Amino acid sequence: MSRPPKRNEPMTIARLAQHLGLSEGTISRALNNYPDIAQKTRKRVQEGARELGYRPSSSARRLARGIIETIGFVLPTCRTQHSDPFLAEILNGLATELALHDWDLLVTSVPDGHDEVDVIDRLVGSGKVGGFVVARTQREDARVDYLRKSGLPFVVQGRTNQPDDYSWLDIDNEQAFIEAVTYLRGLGHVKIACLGGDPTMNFAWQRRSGYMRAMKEQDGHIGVGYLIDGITDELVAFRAAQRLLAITKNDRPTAILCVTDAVAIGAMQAVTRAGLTVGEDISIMGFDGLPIGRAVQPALTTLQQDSYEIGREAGRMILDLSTTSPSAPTQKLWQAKLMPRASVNPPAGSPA
Amino acid sequence: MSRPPKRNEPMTIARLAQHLGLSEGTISRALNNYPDIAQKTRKRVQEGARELGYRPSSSARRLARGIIETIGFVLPTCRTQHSDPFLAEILNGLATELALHDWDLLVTSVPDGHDEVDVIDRLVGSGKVGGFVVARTQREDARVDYLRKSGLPFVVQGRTNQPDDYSWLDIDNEQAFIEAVTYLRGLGHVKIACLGGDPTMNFAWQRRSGYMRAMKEQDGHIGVGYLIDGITDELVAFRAAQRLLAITKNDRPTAILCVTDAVAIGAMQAVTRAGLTVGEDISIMGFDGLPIGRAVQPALTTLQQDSYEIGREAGRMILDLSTTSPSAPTQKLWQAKLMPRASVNPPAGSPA
DNA sequence: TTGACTTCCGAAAGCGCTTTCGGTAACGTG
DNA sequence: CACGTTACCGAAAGCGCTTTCGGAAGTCAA
Repeated sequence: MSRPPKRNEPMTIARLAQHLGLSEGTISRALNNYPDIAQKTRKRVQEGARELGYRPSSSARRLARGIIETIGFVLPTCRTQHSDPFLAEILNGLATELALHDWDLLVTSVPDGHDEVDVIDRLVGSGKVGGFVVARTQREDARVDYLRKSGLPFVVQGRTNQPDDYSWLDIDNEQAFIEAVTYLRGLGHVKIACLGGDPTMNFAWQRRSGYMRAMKEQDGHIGVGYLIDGITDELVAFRAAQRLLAITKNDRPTAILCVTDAVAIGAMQAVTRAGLTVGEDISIMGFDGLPIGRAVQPALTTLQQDSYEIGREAGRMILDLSTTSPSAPTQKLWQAKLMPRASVNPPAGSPA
Repeated sequence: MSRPPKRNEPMTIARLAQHLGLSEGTISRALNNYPDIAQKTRKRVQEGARELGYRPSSSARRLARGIIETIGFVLPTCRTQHSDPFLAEILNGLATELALHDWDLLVTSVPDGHDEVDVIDRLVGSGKVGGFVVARTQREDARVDYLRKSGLPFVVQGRTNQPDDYSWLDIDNEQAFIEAVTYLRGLGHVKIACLGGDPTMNFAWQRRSGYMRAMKEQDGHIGVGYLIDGITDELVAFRAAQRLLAITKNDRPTAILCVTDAVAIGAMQAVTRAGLTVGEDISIMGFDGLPIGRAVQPALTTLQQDSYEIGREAGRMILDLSTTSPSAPTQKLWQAKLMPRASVNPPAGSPA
């Protein structure tokens, strides 16, 4: 007595069962590849499902199975600054990897006046997410502390200052800046300045310490005022670079290492504005590999990281963590790639 | 006989009920502000819930109530180009607005080889989302077509070429470019070129048509090769601008209108590279209001839009749509704000 | 004190799916 | 032909919550 499907009634497993003259249990097992279903029946069910457009309700499924298959991602509270393009790419990669495995990505932000950890806690508490990915990690990060205690699987893009007992994926920022200094030193630069970011953000701290370590080890000269922290956007960078340029000619740095490409571009403008030429009078390096770096004049030498791939990998890691039984944390350190371009050259007055 | 709460057992309504010596129904009604619960009881329940850390399972809740309270957002398939900062900001605003109302935002991307509409369809079919927000709208957009048929509430950031029967929120791109031309004409520019974007994207098409309309109405001169479409990033912009500069001196445009700030910056570099001065020899305008526009030299005149607010408003709209019974579509057109800066001046040789 | 209301809470039936358990029919073997 | 076996499917009990319904107290007036 299978009546034709009514369009307006929602398509449930019960209706499909009735339509096929089978029990709900059989339908469910057939669709979920249980071994105790005859091939013929399985086929019939699959076709019936496709025909009637049956799709199991994810709420019901989650409730019955007690699984979540949703990963949470909290957009950093950076209402002050425009969100960095880096984040968008990570999100893209993460979403892609999860989508490929039919997992969901729940994105939330932290409204002004709300607490980041509270937001996470609510998501976890109500069972909306079964795992977490954290980005823009600070040296001391309350989110990571919370997640460590929670027992929930989570992956951190970046690291805190005590990164031993959880899974993370980070760019080797320190090594990258060491490499940058090495590169500049190799070209003959001695007086190398650094426009650093917000040192509470670990990536900025790491780059900064790479700079300092390499400068010490390689006999670079860190003059007074060479190291400026807290540079977070182009405009601030512009002004900071002007301060560097105001240093008397003899002490003025011949190269500036910038915590991000955005900062580097701000610095380049300041140099140009001062009537100097980037890549001749002063060399400038950035970090990120933004496309705009190839369009500016001169093209920006930078340390490139593939944020999309970082997102993908973070996705793989959290999927692993969520599907396998708890194991030792996996930690991955990726190397940034030095992209020599025209904004860096040997210092003026050195032998070609 | 209320035993102390075991930490490892999950906190369900049943346990809370038992702990308080009440029935599950009472707990539920108390927590959901039903009127038929004594104040005293309600208080007791609320406190008990807080104490034991009870948080209703969202799956169970959804299943029982048949509601979703989750909005879907599909990241555009733009693996080719780096995702624009605009999108990230919209997402941020959207997430914030939804979070404030305890709604969730499910973000997904479209992996290579998958179909955008399929991705949406699966989300809808499995009941994972109860509404949709669409961004980066094309003139003919399969997603919008699908959603129109689906009956699901949805909000489009942007418009298609046939935008009558659904809710959207858009910047008045045409008007903005008309204003831009008017501004340039007012300064004395006649030969105005335009670096347009991908015309299948409606925002680019709209800006382009604003340019053409205003140029016609205000007796601007669109020389041969003045209008170049398909400029999507800085590098392509750089090359396109070089072609404009290659035009013989007499026919060369004195101003270039760019579809985005990124494009404008690419164009600026080309001008500088050619030994000309932006804002003197050639004026350049962008669109977006990116922070970098204020750091470049000279500062970029642009049409500013507040993407974060756009995201917020889209959030409000989809919430409205989802909570009220179906009504006439609401459509909002916001104006971009002209930000005069140093990259635009009267053409060289004109009276100051 | 009784009846008619209120007020407040418990019982129970779902929501749509999964999964265990058991039973029937078909199969093979001696 | 009787006896295990195996293959396959149905019945039913949940998962954790919501919501309707009805009933037991409590309230008030007569």
